[in-house]
Amino acid sequence: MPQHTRTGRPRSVAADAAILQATRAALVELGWSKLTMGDVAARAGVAKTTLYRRWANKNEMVVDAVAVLFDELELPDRGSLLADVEGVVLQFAALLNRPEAKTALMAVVAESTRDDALRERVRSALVDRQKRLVVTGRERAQARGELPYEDDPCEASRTTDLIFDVVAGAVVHRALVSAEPVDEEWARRFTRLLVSGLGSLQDSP
Amino acid sequence: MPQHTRTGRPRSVAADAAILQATRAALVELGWSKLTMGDVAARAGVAKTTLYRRWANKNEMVVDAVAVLFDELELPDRGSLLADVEGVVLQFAALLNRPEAKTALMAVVAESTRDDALRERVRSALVDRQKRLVVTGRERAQARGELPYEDDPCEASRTTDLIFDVVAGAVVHRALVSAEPVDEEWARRFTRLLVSGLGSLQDSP
Amino acid sequence: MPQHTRTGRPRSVAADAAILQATRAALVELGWSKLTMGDVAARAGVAKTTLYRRWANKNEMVVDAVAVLFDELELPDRGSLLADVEGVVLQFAALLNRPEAKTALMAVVAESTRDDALRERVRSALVDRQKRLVVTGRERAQARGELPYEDDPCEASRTTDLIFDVVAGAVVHRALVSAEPVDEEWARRFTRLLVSGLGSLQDSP
Amino acid sequence: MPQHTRTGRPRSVAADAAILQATRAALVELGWSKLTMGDVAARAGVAKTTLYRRWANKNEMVVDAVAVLFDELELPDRGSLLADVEGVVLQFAALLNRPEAKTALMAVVAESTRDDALRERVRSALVDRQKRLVVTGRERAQARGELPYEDDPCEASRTTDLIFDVVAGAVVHRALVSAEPVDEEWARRFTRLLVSGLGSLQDSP
DNA sequence: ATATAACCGAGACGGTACGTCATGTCTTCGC
DNA sequence: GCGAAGACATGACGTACCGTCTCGGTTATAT
Repeated sequence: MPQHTRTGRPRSVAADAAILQATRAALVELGWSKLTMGDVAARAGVAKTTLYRRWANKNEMVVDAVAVLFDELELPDRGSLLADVEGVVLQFAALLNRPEAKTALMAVVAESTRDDALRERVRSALVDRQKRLVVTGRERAQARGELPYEDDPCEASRTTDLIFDVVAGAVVHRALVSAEPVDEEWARRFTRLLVSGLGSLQDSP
Repeated sequence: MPQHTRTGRPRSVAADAAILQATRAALVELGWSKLTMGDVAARAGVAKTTLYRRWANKNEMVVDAVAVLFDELELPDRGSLLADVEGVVLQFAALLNRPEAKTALMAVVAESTRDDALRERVRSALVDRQKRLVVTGRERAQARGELPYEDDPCEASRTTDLIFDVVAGAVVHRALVSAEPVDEEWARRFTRLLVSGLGSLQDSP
Repeated sequence: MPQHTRTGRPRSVAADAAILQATRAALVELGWSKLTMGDVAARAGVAKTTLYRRWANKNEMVVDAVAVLFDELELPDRGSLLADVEGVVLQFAALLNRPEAKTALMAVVAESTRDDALRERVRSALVDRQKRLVVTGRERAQARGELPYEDDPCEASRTTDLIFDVVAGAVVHRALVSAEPVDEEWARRFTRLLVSGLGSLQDSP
Repeated sequence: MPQHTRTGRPRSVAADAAILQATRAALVELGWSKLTMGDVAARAGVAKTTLYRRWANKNEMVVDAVAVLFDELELPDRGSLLADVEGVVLQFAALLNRPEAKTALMAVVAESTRDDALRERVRSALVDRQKRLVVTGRERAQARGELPYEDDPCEASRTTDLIFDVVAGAVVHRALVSAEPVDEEWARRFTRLLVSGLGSLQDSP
């Protein structure tokens, strides 16, 4: 790495962490629209300038602050496609129950409908991170023989995308739009619907 | 009786219409976060106070302005469950393609995670309006023999809710989060997945 | 005279009284600049329209409400010019001590520097009412032989005006600008200065 | 020392000057009651917040803007008490003829009857500044032998106050309440009255 | 008796200004 | 030479009054 240890910047790393930490705390307390840069700076014990030196605006900062939450999502092998899907649904639901995620996720999506740079950031920070889980789960199910291998890579990608939108969409919609709990019963019900749908899909052309 | 023979000058119905109209126009041009009350008032040829006399804040106003868009959603009988679902998916996708809906829907949901009054308004103005379609479609499929009748009303309601979250969630997620087009091919693919899932669901206990 | 007994419902005299009464009460509590038409209307148990049917604007209404206070000013004969002046000074001071007068008088004068209609109203409602006292006092002093008769009516008027401005000006300035009490001692001191000035005036050419 | 070595960007002195200048200009054109903070800010090429950072409200700002006008008042030695008084009367009258002073003076006095902080500001910015002239003039007359020395300092102060209220009060009342011109003739007439009053005052007990 | 006309209350209307707040940029000084 | 502190221009916020304008209804005189 060319990183040639410039004169006196031990602060930088600490500041980054403090800012993102403060951003999440502010999100929990205030929600997206009441969160202000000045308040985050004050919580982080940092000047407003320091925030703007790192992110171009509020949106980008909040996306980064929230993105790390999605790193927690994992796909432990529970032995069957059904169990794997149910597990990831409940994990995702638990994440959406945390107020910093709940508030920020929709707000950032809303903003991204108008802001191309933000949309790109959302894609790489949130979407790709989650889609990876679908890919893994599918490969595992194929290895178990629960799902057929797909020869056409384009077709495979389309199916992955579809599954991703169905799973993530249903959970988000239930949690945030319908505002009903994503509990174990709902997860079981949804998983049965999805997996049986996937199972009988291959028969039709 | 709810009426109370109001005294004083009655509110102008023309103003109501002009404001909601102006709100939608502003949404298209500016998006949610750039939309201002003053601008909407100016477009509507109305004083800002006239807005605040009717709605407590921007959010409530925008929900009402957007709600009427959902009145367009219909469920014409296309002869089969598959065709009905595909039809409603495409209709909903077309709605989400309209910039005033796209921008406003997510923003309003984001706000509603923090604001109980707003959540209630979203439920009655958006959620219930859409869920009605699911109920209709299901009854029609049952009449056709494509789906079994459900005796337990509580169970029926849960299934309705599940279908609603899966359909609406998947379409919204595809359109706004993944930011990919909801075209005929995707609709067909998704519909097949859902309908076959529903079909094979009744076999499992 | 054109008094053709107008048709239609006559204006409520009770409302007139209630409004002026309410205006004075509001002046005491709120002061001129915080007094609002809506508040006065509410206090009087009357609609705002009823106010505007009688006065063109806030200023005119307040002048009328305050004017009656000046009707209380009298000039009882105390036997000497000195005693008469001292009496009227203390009377005027007592009037300016009442919060509705104190607040309103200066405010209305301030407004009248920009508003010709208001200036005219101030002149007839306040200035002329007070100047009358000076005229009376002077005639009485002339009858007593304390002051010489003035042949030139123009000259007489100028002297009246001068005395009026000196007396009213000094009292108002002491009470409102210097914000010091106009007590008996000050009144005696001021009266001696004025009367001895008037006495020795006739000697100089 | 009261200083506390302030950190951060210092306030712009250019802005201070521009604001007070703009305030006086706005007073001339619009008068007190039509003057708005937004307009003053725009004239000064400054943001509204910059005004509110310096003054708590319109009143305080206008007092400061007007106060400097009173710095112009001087008391050149014209050789006699009579001439000195007449000079200061005409100077003061000229000041009151300027529209920014005329309008603001009474308005600010009116407000100060309700606002203690404002009253204090008026006293230090306007009253004390003018009273200084009376003190100077009196000392000069005593040196000339036109007025007796006063041993009791308390008595001296009372006489100073009295003269101040009579002079300032009469001029203000003539100019603003009676709304008549304070011309040379009036000044001569008033001065004769005052000076002869002062002269014959010492004879009475 | 009934019309006509001006009044009344209530309250919505188009405006204007308020004073506050957040944004993102820019100085200044201290470490 | 970076960074905290904080002033800056901008511009929206939501509120408060202004003075006007419907409303439905009331109370007078004039027919």
